[in-house]
Amino acid sequence: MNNPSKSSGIKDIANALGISIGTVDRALHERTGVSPKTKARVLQMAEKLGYKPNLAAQALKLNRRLEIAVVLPKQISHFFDPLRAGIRAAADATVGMHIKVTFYEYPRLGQGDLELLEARLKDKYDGIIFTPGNPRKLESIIQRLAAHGTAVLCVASDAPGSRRIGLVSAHAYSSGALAAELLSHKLSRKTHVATITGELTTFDHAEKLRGFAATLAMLAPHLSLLPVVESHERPKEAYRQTIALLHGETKPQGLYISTANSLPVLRALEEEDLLGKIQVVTTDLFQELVPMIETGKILATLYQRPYTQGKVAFESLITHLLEERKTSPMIRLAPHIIFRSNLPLFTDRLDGLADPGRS
Amino acid sequence: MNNPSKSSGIKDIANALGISIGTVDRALHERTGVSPKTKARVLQMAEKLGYKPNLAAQALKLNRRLEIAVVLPKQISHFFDPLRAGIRAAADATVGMHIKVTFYEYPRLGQGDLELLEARLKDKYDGIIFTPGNPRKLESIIQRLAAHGTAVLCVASDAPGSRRIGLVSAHAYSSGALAAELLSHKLSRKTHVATITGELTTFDHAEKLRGFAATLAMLAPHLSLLPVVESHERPKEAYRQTIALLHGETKPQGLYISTANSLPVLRALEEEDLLGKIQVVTTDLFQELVPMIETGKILATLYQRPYTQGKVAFESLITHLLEERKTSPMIRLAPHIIFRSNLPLFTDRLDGLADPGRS
DNA sequence: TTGAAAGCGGTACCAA
DNA sequence: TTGGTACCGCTTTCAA
Repeated sequence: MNNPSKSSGIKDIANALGISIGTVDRALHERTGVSPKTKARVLQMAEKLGYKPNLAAQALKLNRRLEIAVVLPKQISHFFDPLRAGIRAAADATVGMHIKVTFYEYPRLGQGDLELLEARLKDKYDGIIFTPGNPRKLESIIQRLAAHGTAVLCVASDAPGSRRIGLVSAHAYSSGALAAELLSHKLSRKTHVATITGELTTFDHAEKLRGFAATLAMLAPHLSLLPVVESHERPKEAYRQTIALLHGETKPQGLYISTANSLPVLRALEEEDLLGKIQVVTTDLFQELVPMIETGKILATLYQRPYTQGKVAFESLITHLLEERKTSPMIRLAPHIIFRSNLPLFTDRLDGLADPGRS
Repeated sequence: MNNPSKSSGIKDIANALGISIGTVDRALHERTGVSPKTKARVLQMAEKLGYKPNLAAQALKLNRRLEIAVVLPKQISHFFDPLRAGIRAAADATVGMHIKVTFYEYPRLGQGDLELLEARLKDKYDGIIFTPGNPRKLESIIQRLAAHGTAVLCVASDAPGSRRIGLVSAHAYSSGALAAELLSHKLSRKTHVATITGELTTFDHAEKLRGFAATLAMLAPHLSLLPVVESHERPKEAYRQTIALLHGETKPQGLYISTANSLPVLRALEEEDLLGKIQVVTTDLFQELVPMIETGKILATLYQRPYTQGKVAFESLITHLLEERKTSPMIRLAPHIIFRSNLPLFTDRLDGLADPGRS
């Protein structure tokens, strides 16, 4: 009988049927100019022989060239630098394809992203990776890019209802939910907790809050949530608002900082001599957080795996483009919970940009 | 000037130097039959033009065939089935290579692995992926396989000091450390904790215990550790020993089950009506654990990401073989901590074997 | 020591 | 509707 384990190529099919490889190719690829019955015979034989295209040959012949634009903010660099590094690593690892990746940068989410995206319209990119800070304001440009044939992939935060082809991010709702559960483990008595976020128009920030509030209500009804504080990703505002929060009449015993931009908040806590006294859950990981986790001043941080996000985003976008837009990735990574006991596992990737074991 | 962004191929170098592509190829690959000075000129020009080999063409021409053996136990299937699935997925995703993967199974760690490995000696595999249950007993066979030119990669547990070419596993020490820290969060008063492991001869099980004990001593000196219980991965023994433990004179208030084989232990706890009363940290995730995490009977489980381990192990082995054994992977994945609030992120992969977003 | 040429397995064009 | 064939970039063999 035929050996199904030994996969065969286009030539084997042609031989088995006594036809030419040209015809086989046409039949296999929905191309015009094949009679329905030869096509059927080819497809059947392909199935029988276990046809597997030689991707190397395919890549060699097609020699696809793709142009990808990456439009991401400079701030917060703790997050977006490794994200970019992940994209670069994935781009370097592609086989048999000429992919040109161009990076565009703007100051911060919501400041200059729209303009940079609009300028891409005329460049005819095959794909764009970007983070929708304020999805509402960007729906239109996504729409126009899509109309121009540019595949738009959201990373780090979603723009639901837009014409983006997919999403790669950390699971925001779960991040919020985890923060609530972690605080509930340490706060067993009736008290208040607070949360400081970046920008509630950003979808993933709102999702984190949803997860936080819902889980608090379910797992820890004794903890009541103070009104949310939005820092708008501005260090000074974050600091000022935190001070105001701490001077308010109801003092929180637990705090969830749902943006990577946590330093100003921590500085305020430090100055109020509250570090180590109230329970703090932060987001992401960077050098300055390390000693605070080690000493227990921070209970845990929720690591959104920016490097992996970048890597997966790039791979997903390429796959989408190569498979003729049949796939539309919706990938939400599980955030890593970093306590002091597993902190060493994550600190080595802080200085350089490498991530050997993609954990 | 030359455009460094547009990478060039072997032909460009040949043209620029007015020599043939054959010579360029020889110079580039340390092959014999090139005069030192043409070689130098080629190398210099390659550098100048930014030579990047077309991997698709290379793969097409070389058409490498590799034979890989995977030798893993049937038990514990919660762990090893997804591990195998990860290997399969990675194998299917390889481009331009004919890789034949053969799976061998034996009942459980330490029972039949040696024999199965010895039988591979005559098969001349390019590489073997396997889990060293008892490294001491397997050092010799690893040594002999290596001598035969077979690259041996350890997965899930290490065999340090052997001639294995590398390792892919969850970071065992950190798993133990995490378990200790999690228990310390919930147990603030002076009491006892216990741990149930599989087999202490297995390196990673011993590592988990080390991490657990060390972290307990550091972060929670008020918790004292009862003597370790070894289940030897046998359900009945695990059950019996747990009952004995619970009937001992000092009752533990916290329990760390460091093997995926936790069901018999949990059954014993259930029968003693201790579920939900003492703090339990388990290992890995499978269907039966889900409701216990949801209801808080289990505080958390430490997910060793078997699917990812398999995927990364296969990729690392292939890379090692293709790059002429220059790399030797030592990859320790960060385990995922699964609480009830992030449980939904992990449950979808329990039934099928797919793992779309490789989180 | 070097050059020329035959493929590897597909795709795409031209001729029949 | 089909068959035949040039070509993608690299490796390798055979001649020069």
